[in-house]
Amino acid sequence: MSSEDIRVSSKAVLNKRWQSGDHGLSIERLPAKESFKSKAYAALKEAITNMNIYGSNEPVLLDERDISERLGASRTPVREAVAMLEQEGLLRAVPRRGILVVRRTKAEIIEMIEAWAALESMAARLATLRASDEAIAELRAYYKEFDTSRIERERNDDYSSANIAFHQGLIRLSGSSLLAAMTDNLFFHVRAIRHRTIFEMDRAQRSAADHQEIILALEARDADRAERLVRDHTLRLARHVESHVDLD
Amino acid sequence: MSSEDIRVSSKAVLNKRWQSGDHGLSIERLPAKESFKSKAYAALKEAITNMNIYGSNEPVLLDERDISERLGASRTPVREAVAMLEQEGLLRAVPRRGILVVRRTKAEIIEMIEAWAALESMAARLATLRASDEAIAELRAYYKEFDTSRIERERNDDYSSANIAFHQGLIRLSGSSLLAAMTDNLFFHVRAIRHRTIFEMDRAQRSAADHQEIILALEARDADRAERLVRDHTLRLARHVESHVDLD
DNA sequence: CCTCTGAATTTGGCATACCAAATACCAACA
DNA sequence: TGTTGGTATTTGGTATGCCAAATTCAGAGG
Repeated sequence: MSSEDIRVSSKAVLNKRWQSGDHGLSIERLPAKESFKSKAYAALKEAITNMNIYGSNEPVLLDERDISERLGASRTPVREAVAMLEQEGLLRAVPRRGILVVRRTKAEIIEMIEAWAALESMAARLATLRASDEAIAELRAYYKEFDTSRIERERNDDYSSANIAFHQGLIRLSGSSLLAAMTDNLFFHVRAIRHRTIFEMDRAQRSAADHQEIILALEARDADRAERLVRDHTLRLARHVESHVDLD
Repeated sequence: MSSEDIRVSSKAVLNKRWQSGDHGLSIERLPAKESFKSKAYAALKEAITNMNIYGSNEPVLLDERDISERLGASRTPVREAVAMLEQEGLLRAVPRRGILVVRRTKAEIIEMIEAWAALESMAARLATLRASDEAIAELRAYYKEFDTSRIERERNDDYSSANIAFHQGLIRLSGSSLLAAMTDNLFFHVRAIRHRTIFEMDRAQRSAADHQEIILALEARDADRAERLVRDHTLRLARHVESHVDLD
C-alpha cells in the first residue's frame, strides 16, 4: 500500500460547465441541505460541549448504535462524524470498548494555555501593526461597556463568556483567521474543564488595569508591549492553573 | 436533533476488568493490527505529501471508488479517512465533484508562518526556562555537526530537511508536545508548497549567526532574547514569502 | 462460594446495496 | 452546425448485513 498507488483521477480535467461561467453574476450553490454526517458532527460536538466531562472520574463512553438511533440515522454517517471528532482530539474510539470522550490531563491543559498565550500575544503584535484605529476603538468600546455596566449585575457565567469574547475580539484584530481558528479550538478544550472555572480564574487574574493597559498598548501601536502584556497575562493564568487547579 | 438527544450510554459504568488494573505494571494493548481506516488515512496523507499540489493550477480531484480499489478496501474506511483529512484541512469533499485537495492561498500560507512564529518563539521561551543543559547541548551539537560538515557536500534538499529538524529540535526543548504537534502540522502545510522552496528561503534567511545567537540565548537562559530572535527570524521569513513567492 | 471454561451475545470494522441528485451523453430539431 | 431536451450513467450519501474479536454470563467443577 505505497503512496504510489494513489493517483489523481482521470477527472482532474474539469468539465466545461465549471471552468467558465463568469458573467459577473455570481450565483451561489443553493442551500445544499447539510448531510447527516455534518449534522451528526454538530450534534456530537454540542453534546460534548454541554457534557461535564470532568464532573466524575468515570470514563465517559458513547455507543455508536445508540447514537445512530437517537439521531435517526444509520451508523455510517455517525462513524464518519466520530472519525472527524477523533481527529480533532475530542474523542477516541477504542476497539471493543466504545467511543471515549477524551479527558485532558492537567499538564495538557497547561500546554494548551501556553499555546494560547503564544497565539494571542502574536495576535496582539499583528493587531498593533494592522488593525485600523476604528477596530481598536471598537474593542475599547466593547470593553468599556462590559467592564463597567455589566460587571455588577450579571452573573459570573456571563462575565466569563464576555471575557472570552474580549480575548476573541483582540485576536480578530490581528486579521488572521488562522490564529482565530486555532485559539477558538484551544478555548473549546480549556472551556470544557469544570464549566468555566478556568475562565473565572482568568477574570480574577486580569484586573481592569490589565485590560486598560493592553488597549493602551494597541492604541499606542506598541507591538512589543502589547505582545508582552498579553503573553504575560496568559502565562500567569497557566501558572495559576498549575498551582490551584486539581485534576488527574 | 438537539444535543439533548445524545447521552452517555448505559455503559458509562465500566466493567471491573478495566476499572482496576493499577499494578504499576502497564501493559499496552498489543499491536492491534491497524485498521483499514488508518491505513487509508496514512496512504492518503502520504500521497498528498508527495504530490506537487502547486505544480499546476488545475484543481486536483480524487475519486473515492478509485481509491478504494487501489487500496483494496471498500469505500467505507476510505470515506472515514477522507473525513479525517477533511477535518485536518487537507481535503475537501465537494458533493458530486470529488475529493478536492485543498490548495492554500498565499495569504493563508503567510498566516501559517506567523502562527508558526508565535508557537516556536513561545517554545524558545519555555525552553530557556525548562530545558536541561544537556538537552541544549545536544541541540548545539546537532547544529554544529550539520552546519559545518554537511553544508558543502550535501544537496539543498537535505539541508532543507536538516533545517526543519533544527526547528523541531528547538521546539522539542520546550517540553510541550502540544507545541510540537501544532507546529508539525503547520510545517506539513507549508512544506507542501513548491517542494521545499519555502524552507530553502528559510535557509537563505537564517545565517549561521542566527543559529548561533539562538543557541547562545538558550544557553544564557535569556527567555526574552531567545523568544525575540526566533520570532523575528520566522516573521522575516513570512515577509520574505510575502514579497517573493508567487501563488494564487 | 469461588474459579474456570466455553457458549451466547455484543460490538466495531468493513463490504455491499441502493437511491436520489447531478453530470454526461446523444439524438432530434432549428 | 449549434441548441436543446431528454435519457443513461456516474457519484456521493446512506442504510444494511456480515463477520471476527472481545466481552459477558452461566453453568460445571472444585
